[in-house]
Amino acid sequence: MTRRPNDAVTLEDVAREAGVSLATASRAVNGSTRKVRPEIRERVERAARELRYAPNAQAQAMARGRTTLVGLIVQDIEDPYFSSIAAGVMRVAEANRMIVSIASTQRRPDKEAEYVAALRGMRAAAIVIVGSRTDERAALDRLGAELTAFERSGGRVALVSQRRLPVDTVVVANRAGARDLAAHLIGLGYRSFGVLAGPRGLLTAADRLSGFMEGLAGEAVPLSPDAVVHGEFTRDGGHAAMMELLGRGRDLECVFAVNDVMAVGAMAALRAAGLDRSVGVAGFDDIVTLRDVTPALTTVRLPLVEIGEAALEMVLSEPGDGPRSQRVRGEVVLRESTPGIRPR
Amino acid sequence: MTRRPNDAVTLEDVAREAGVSLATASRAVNGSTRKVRPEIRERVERAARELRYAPNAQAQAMARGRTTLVGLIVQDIEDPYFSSIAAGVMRVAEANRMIVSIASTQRRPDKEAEYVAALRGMRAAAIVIVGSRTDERAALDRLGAELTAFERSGGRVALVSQRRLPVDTVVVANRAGARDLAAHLIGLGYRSFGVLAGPRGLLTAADRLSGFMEGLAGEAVPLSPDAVVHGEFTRDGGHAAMMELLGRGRDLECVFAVNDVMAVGAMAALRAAGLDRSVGVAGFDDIVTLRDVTPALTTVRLPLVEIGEAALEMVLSEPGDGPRSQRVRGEVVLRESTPGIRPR
DNA sequence: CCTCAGCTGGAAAGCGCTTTCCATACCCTG
DNA sequence: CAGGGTATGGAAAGCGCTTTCCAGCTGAGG
Repeated sequence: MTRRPNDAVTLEDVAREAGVSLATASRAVNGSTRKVRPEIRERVERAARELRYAPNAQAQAMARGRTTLVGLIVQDIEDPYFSSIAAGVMRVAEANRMIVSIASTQRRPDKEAEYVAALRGMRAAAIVIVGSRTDERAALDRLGAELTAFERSGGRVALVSQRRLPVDTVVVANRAGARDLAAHLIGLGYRSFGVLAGPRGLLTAADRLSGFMEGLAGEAVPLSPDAVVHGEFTRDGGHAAMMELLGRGRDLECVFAVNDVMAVGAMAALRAAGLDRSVGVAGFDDIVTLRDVTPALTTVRLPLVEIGEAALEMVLSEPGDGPRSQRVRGEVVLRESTPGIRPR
Repeated sequence: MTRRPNDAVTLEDVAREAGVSLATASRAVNGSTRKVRPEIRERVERAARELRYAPNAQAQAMARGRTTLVGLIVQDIEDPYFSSIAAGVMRVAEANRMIVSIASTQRRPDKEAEYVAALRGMRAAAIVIVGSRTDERAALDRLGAELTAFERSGGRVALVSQRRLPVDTVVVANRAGARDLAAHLIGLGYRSFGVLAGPRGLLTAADRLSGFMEGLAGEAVPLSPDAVVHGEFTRDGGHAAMMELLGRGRDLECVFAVNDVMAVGAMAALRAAGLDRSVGVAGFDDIVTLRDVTPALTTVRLPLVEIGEAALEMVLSEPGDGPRSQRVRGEVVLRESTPGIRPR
């Protein structure tokens, strides 16, 4: 066999080797409605095996007019929140024999539209975008336009976030979760709270903040604007925000960080200040790898893997008449980081 | 415009709209060595923009005979070890305007070959496999054969692991890291050790174990076979192994878990047994999200993101004469989980 | 004024498949 | 034994691009 290196085995090679036509080889090897005689099919399959034939997916995609590609857009794959959701998406993709292509926006909202355009070019069958969309108008509009173009060309889209664009969405009940959490914390006897909010403009963070405030208001517990500090959505952001809050010299019983990662940063800051046993800390998400921090973190558990699964399942199912949405609630998990305050 | 829904804008549409030929449109829009008059190029570009044209990547790939696809195979994207490496790979991919397609083997070694075959079909430009390859002979052989076929068809491959197959490899110095760690722990005064080893047959785990044993042997510190317990490479695996070890009633001063995640499980078990302050614990990897556990974990820091970057960079660079390898060392980080023992 | 080189636009081949559409062979019925 | 299905293999069109190759036009040089 005198194939140059650097060129792959093609179906034509297989056909020749098996002594049949290209059409027959295709039918035997890659399936079809048409039948091919068992004896011949066997011959073709053997040839394919011997040559280590792997069908050219690009060519198949072109000929069939569809791909098995799922695009997944996350903000940061290193963040356990996103990697858990990604795991869910990948699991469903695998079950459907689809391959997933993934992109990280590094929290730059303008990247989303760019990646959608790229995926549109790849003729992806579906796109899942998981992100706390910002409220940046221009980026959102551009994303919407790209998504429309993608859908017009036959693709399907699901978002994991707020209901911000007219496409299928898995809505995470951030607001309700935070509201529940507030109620539980009040039930533990806490009355004076601080909040480590995320970056301004990040909707997930904003929703959790406002949900928490609603929860407090519902029980007539006040929250001074001075007790709310914004910071990055990261461990260090939580640490910095906590320091800032401590610096304001407020009397704190409990701190709510809008995600677990920030909460961990806050706990570190409190520990350094020797306050880790006197100030309660609560987070949000229930990140798996963080379940063993001490004291164990009170939080709102989000079924992240399931969220990823739901998103891809929704997008692979029969389309509805209009955009659908599926709501996922979190569940408050009380742990040692909020031991509570004995009623006085 | 009477395009059916469900079919995308094609270059031909753009050409017609701009009143030029297909060839010219291609040259204007997707670049070429050939020049096209500025006035015409402008007209084509405008048409493309107005129609929201996105070139069909499959078609381009076919015509050009190459893709911009990088395949990444990991064991479990939810595991922070892998997601950090993935982040590194994705960063380099983005810088090179390549898109990455990712697959999780869920720690089933036979999946690796299967995914390589799929990526070969997609005519991926490069594949990065990061995994602690098992010593399962059959799976390894099959993987080797697939990789050879992939390289023969012009693809490039890099492994992150041990030097087990004749391809470019980023070798993580697990053995040396564990050896150093042992030396440091001995320096802290510890003399009686337990080891929570990973699953049998998992090479990464085996290397760390044997490196640690070498380190002890080098200082003439004995380690009874009875003090080594194998367990899953997970938090729960570490927990279970620790329980088992405690059950053996040995006199322990310090425990080495072969990765951080197991170490965290072990710490939980020790805490439950009331031994968390009397037995030292060390891990391996220095997982970012675990840097805030208390007591802070002594470990061997691995530059995970950089490892991912190095792997893709190696594979995108000019190929060497033969398989190359690049060695990455870890650095011992002593923290509070191993306070040490005062010399008696 | 003719020739030839140098530009640049267009026609068409080809990338590796799938899928009509034909053609042939076979089997059944009357 | 003729006529009409019914299988099943093969030829060829077509998917959306890139890239030769060809053709027409322009301007320079003799």
